[in-house]
Amino acid sequence: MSAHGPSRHDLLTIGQLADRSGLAASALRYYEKLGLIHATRTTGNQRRYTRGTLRRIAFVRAAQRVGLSLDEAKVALDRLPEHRAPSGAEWDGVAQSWQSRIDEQIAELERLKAKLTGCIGCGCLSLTRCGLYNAADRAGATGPGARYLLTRDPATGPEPAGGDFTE
Amino acid sequence: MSAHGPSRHDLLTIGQLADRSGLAASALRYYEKLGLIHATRTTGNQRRYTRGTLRRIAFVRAAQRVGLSLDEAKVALDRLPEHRAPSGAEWDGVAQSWQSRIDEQIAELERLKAKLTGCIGCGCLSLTRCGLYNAADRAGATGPGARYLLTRDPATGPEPAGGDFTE
DNA sequence: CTGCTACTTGAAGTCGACTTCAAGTCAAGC
DNA sequence: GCTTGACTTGAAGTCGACTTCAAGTAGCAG
Repeated sequence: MSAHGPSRHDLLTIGQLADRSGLAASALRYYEKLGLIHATRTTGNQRRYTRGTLRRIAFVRAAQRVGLSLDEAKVALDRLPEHRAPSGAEWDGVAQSWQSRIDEQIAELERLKAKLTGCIGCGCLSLTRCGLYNAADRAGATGPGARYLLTRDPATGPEPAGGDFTE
Repeated sequence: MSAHGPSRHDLLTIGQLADRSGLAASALRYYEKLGLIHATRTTGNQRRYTRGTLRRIAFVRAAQRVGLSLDEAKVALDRLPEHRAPSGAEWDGVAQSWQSRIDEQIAELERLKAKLTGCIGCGCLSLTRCGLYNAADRAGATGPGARYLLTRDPATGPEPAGGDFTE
């Protein structure tokens, strides 16, 4: 065989991909079911992955870190070229939206940190003034089923504040 | 009645607490089942919460933000006085451990951000050098059931790196 | 060809954090 | 005293992200 396509050396079994990605094989199958990654099959029906799949997985894991669900990750992933590495411009869009997400999360953590430090500073003795004391107020109740921890959408609504130490 | 204890004005119904905390009443009952908050009962068996409960809830929500589970939050909460606001020293311990968690999370996000910016900078054209391209490698497989997204324990193991853009 | 491990499938189970439901009880305004 | 809306319970359901299981097949070393 003298083809230039992915030779058997470039193709990874699910076990190899699992080892290299740090995900369980079952997780990889699950990702495939969701359409996050794709595999070719051997004549015997076993999955074979190209190396590029590692890139896709890295992308997905990074997306999770910035608070995206796998479905959301898929949307972002689908806008990138399937078989080629993304171009600078293509990256730019995705990366920029992540930047803001990351910045937002960092900012939120900084706020929390500041509140906490302030709380230590004041010794939490002046209860009526301490942030934590009357903290939980004024929540925007994102409705039933809402879980705000890390899934806040920057473009949706005026900030839940359920645990934000405002007021 | 001339007692100085919490008068009926200081006691909140579950609905009021839900409104003020931004949590659903069902969530508050769930928290109570977990021992995160407590309620007294009216003669008719309805829950009444003291204002301090808002503080406990704020604490729990903050704990969730820094990546703690409700069970972990309970552990931290149980080390604080139940009916009084915590003293400076008491806060100090909790707050400090949170500080490091927060700092850690911020650091991780900064790392991700840096990788992302680097990726934009290089235009992702030199595939063999791009962080994302061969990113997913070298994962420490935290074992079955492991989900590392935000639940990493600083004191446990040498960093998963499943989605970390190292190597 | 044998033997072994890695692979295949779909269905079901798990975990955390809640929500929903049904059927009934309480509190309060008129 | 009646009505209305907020409250009570336990059990079951949901959601995302996987894992586990059982029974069978592939790939490869020797």
